[in-house]
Amino acid sequence: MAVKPSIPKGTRDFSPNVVAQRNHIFSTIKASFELFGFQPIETPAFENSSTLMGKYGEEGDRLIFKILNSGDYLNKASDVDLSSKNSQKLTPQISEKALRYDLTVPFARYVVQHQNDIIFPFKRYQMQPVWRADRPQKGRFREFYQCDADVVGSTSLWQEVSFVQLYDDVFTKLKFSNTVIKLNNRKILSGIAEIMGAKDKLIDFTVALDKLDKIGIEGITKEMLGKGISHKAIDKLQPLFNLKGSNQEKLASLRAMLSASAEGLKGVDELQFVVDTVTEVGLQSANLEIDVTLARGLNYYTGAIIEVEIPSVKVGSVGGGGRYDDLTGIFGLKGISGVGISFGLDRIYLALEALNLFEAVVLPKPKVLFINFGKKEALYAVKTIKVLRQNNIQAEFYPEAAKMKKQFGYADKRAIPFVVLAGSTEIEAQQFTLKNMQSGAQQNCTLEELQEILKNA
RNA sequence: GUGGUUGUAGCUCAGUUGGUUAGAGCAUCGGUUUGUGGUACCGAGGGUCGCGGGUUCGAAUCCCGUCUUCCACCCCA
Repeated sequence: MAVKPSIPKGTRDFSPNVVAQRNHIFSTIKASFELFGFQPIETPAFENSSTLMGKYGEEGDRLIFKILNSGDYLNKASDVDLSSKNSQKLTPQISEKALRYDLTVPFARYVVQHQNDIIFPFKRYQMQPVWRADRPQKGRFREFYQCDADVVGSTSLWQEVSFVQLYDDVFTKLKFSNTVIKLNNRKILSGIAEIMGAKDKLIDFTVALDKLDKIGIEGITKEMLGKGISHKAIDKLQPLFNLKGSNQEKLASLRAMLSASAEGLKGVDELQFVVDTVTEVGLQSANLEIDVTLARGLNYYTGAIIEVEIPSVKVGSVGGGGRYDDLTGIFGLKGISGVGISFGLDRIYLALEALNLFEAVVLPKPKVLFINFGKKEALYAVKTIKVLRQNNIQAEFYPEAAKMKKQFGYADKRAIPFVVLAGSTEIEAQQFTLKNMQSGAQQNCTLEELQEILKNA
């Protein structure tokens, strides 16, 4: 036997039943996106490296899949960098393109490039694969799908409200019952850093804070100390660790804690508006929860930060997003505010699977199989199948005049509910023998009766 | 990038302190049944034991490397 074929690590093949299940998620998300007024766009699988590099931090750059230049790519490389094995300097010389790492940065690029054609506020959705050169683990792949919806050109907080509703709508339709939508605001985090007197350490501080659930107060303290944040500053965080109770109670505590920070208070105001409004309007099934430890990795968020979790399934967040005041600024278009959310399709899949919520998904398959009796009888069958298909009845003809056992076995394995036998006897009478594979019952019928039965089955 | 884990037939897995020709179930194909599936019985095909090297009279088994799987960390969806 030849060498066994394989696929790269972190990638997957999707077989028919899995594709049907994934399509169920896609179409649910898509329907909600369109219900909320978003329009689809698509962008290339790969972009110029310059578009992507430096947008996701140092860690992000490492995880971007680079595409080797075509042709004699070493020709242009510098001899010095080549012989000294300087990968960092060599990479831009031999690679000018890279695979899409997320959908947000390409979208920012799109907005800048098409700014004259876009009607603002622009609401777009996008469902495409992205690639990361990460080490795979639970719920984490090197090729995975993101489903993003963003609005650019509107600073209104009503957008944030609408995104919370959108999350609620999708997860409700997918039949999740206990989705938690977590909400925070970057301005609150900035305010806290300001109160701590560690404003320059905002990133380190938020990254550490994000791990509260995982490593606890002690772990966080240790990590912050390691990053050069003083004991005194960390002590000022105590009220944060004790933040408990309802959303309103949390907001009150935050307001008290941040009374000396104008930015922090603005964040509290924004959060208050979103929470109050969502509460007033009401959600279908999700729960809204303020979580000040919510930081998320991308540091371009400037306002609201959103993340969604399915508490009963440990796959990490199934979606996230937030407000970024100046995303297109990096591509030269200033003053365009954006806010958006993302659905992690692959993790939603894992969650649905773990909770057994896929029962309603059916694989497309034929309703009836026509037995092949040979060349003479085949035409009669194929002509009938044509009529059935014209009447939107999925029908299939067994391609070989194989033994009955084999043909029936095929229908059985594919769970095709009906089999039609049309041999010389039936042809002579211009009839068909229809067998119900589940009950085993058989009957003779005309073409009209056949259509009628199959249509109603 | 760091640490651990995994790999034997298409699939799920056995395989004793290292010892004849590496097994089972499921699946596939054929037969019992030339116009009737699921069940049953009989039979057949299918393996470079992930790959490369080493130790040994002898390696699926022990050692090293490498790839892969899964998991944790970093980070993230």
